[in-house]
Amino acid sequence: MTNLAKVMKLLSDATRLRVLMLLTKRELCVCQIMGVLGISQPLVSRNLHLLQEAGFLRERKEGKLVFYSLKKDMKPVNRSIVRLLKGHLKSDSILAGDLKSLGECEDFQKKTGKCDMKTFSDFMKKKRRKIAREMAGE
Amino acid sequence: MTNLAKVMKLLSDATRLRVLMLLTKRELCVCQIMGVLGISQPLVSRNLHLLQEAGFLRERKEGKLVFYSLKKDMKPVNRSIVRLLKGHLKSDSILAGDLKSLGECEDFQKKTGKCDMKTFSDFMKKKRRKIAREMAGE
DNA sequence: ATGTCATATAAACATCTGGTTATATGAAAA
DNA sequence: TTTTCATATAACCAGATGTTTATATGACAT
Repeated sequence: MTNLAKVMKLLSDATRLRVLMLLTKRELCVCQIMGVLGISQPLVSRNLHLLQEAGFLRERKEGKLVFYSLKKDMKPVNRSIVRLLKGHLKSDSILAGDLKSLGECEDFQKKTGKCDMKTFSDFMKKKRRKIAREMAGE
Repeated sequence: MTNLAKVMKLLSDATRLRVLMLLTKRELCVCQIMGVLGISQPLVSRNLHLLQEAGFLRERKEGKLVFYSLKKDMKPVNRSIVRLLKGHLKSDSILAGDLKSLGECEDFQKKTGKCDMKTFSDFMKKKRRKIAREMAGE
């Protein structure tokens, strides 16, 4: 398979794309991504691993938590694709919604200061529903 | 699935990508693509159909032949992705090789003036081998 | 009309891949 | 040390996807 096709394939999965686009905004740990996107932990972990392996992400461990962020020195191809995707992000309702959810996540963290999985995912579940309603209404 | 992921998915298949990149250079009919890439006719047809359906290509019939080319008024997303891929084309050995083969295809057509399938695919088979050897040697 | 050639479509098959469930690792807290 | 919490890895399964083979369409030539 061609190099380009491999990169495209990696970013052609909706979940992976959502994860990457979130990390476009700021550094996040696994549980934050789970909460914001409302998907299972193994799924998040695996996709993060794939994205990192392909040179899109870097990893930073802090106690139990593992934070992921965009790699600073990406390969040219990767860099330009990320830029492109980021550019068309607003026109994608799902991805745009995810970013709104990410905003709510920040609120939560200011209050609790930590990454309490149970409370956090319940909190986010409500938030996501609210955002979905809002966006359907518009 | 997100809009963006759908586009990425479409272009994440190696065959489809190769077809699209060829059409980046000039208008081609189905049998020319078959010859240059060395793949079966139904496979070419189906991928052309998918690319067209997604708004990347336009179709022009001329007798028995059907010519495909890049659509002039593509959606912004499509346009920018094609531009990006085209930009990173040289760094992909397979895609670069395809373009060389495309050059040989032009030679052939000048001589015959038509699209004789049997002779053409034999002709191209040899050419592709030659190009493969050249590129391996470099 | 019949046959040939270029293309399209359908059916069938094998492979790949995303998601879940279950389990392992490894760090902090008790 | 034992327990708890965050993350990683493995095994598994269901559904999607690419390719081939076979057949249909439709235009031109004979």
